Amino acid sequence: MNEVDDEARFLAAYDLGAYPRPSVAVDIALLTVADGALHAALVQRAGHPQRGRWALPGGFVRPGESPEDAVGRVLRVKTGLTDVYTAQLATFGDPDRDPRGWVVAIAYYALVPVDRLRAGLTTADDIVLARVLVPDGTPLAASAVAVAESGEIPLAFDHAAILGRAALRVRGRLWYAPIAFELMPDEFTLRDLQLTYEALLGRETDKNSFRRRILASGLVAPVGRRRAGMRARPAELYRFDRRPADA
Amino acid sequence: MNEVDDEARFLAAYDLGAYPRPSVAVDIALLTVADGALHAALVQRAGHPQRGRWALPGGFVRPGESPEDAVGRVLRVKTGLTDVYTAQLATFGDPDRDPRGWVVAIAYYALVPVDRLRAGLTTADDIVLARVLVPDGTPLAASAVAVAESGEIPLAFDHAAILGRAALRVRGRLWYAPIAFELMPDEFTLRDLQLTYEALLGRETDKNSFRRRILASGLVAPVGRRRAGMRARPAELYRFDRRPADA
DNA sequence: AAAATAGTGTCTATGAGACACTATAGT
DNA sequence: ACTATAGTGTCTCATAGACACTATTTT
Repeated sequence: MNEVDDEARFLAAYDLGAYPRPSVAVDIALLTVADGALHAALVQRAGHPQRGRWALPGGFVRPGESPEDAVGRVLRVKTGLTDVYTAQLATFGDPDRDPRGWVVAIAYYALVPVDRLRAGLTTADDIVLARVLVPDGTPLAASAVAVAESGEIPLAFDHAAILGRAALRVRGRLWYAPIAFELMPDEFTLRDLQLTYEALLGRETDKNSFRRRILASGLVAPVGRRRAGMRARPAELYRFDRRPADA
Repeated sequence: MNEVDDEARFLAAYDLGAYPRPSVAVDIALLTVADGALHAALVQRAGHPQRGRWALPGGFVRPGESPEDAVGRVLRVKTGLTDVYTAQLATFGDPDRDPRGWVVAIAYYALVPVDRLRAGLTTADDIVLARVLVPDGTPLAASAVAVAESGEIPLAFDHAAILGRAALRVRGRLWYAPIAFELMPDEFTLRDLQLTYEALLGRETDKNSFRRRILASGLVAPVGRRRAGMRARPAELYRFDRRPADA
């Protein structure tokens, strides 16, 4: 009997189910920049547990589905969005993190321009855009605070920690990966882009320095038009140039 | 009836088990630097599936256990090591990644000085230290290649991809987090440290530049002794200074 | 003395912050 | 003409690579 048949027979008889298994969910820090500040989409929990509290959009991963698939499904169902930039953040598996029982959450962050996000949110009213305050002087494992007009919003489960980690991750990757462009409309001015960077970084940056870096990166290409109608000199419009900067 | 009682009653009756759940495992890229090169600990699979192939040490997460707990347990059982630096890498949840069925793997990387690792491996002989080749010019999702004296070692499941990601993660964090010290003995020379950096980076660095950076970082403190017995001028010994560089 | 390794001096290139300056639109 | 915003010139400072040099030990 050869090894391949042997393995095939083994697999047919194999039963993973002998051991207890956790539920696996995805939770998504769906981020955008609005009014010059970082915001996250939050859904109000309709049922128990933690009814009435606000949570990151999420859901259980279904059989035959990859976690990335689940993220796409959750975003589509809860916000109507497709083709959103998403990246894995971290996995939270503390056995006590969810009062319903053993739930391992794979956390993702997603970035989408405000306008697209707002368009999706008009349909559902159990979902809001809340401003995210990242406590500064943040080392690691810093919890974010979500704020709406009504004041601070209490988050469910460990979602404040996830949100904080997501904000810090985005901040840390900002200069190394072209993720800020995921938050921009198709055409934007360098000033717009700088405001997005500043919102994500939580601090101001020098104008000239910023322009040099962006233009030198080659990630941006002028469209050849300018944005008029403002009350001063019109700014050149740019678009994100996805080309991998070929040699 | 108040909200708290309501929620308590709900939780008592709640059954997560209505939905199918995956098994959740941890896989550990246990890394060290030996002979001036990155190495990983690999265990030979005793049973099916993929019997005879080499895999990262790993195991299923048990009920009541956090993934970090599971990592600690696996390291203790398979290598005898405790107090090892570990950090989460990423979670791999593709439904087809394991032929046994639906297994979500939370991948970690762990760093340990060679001497400690070798001491642990002497007890078990189904575990080896294999050199890790990270294909250069690596963008992302680069698979590593494990090499032993006998030549290239075929890895089980998606472990080559995990190992590649781990190597790149360590490389990327090297200058931003004091992780290289996790690979050093208690006392070391700056030359030793530089060789470790070079092994992880996969390239040489300038001696003077390296010394300036390390000494300026304040992460290192001279012990006040030197290492003699070499065939030239003895080098000053340093130790890792974990103090958070107080103001 | 020669070899080998530890450790330093110093030049240059690069890149980012600071900030004053010029340019061009609307009113 | 005035104001507001876009865009540039240029100085300084910090950091890292290059590389030659000095220092100290073993043989």
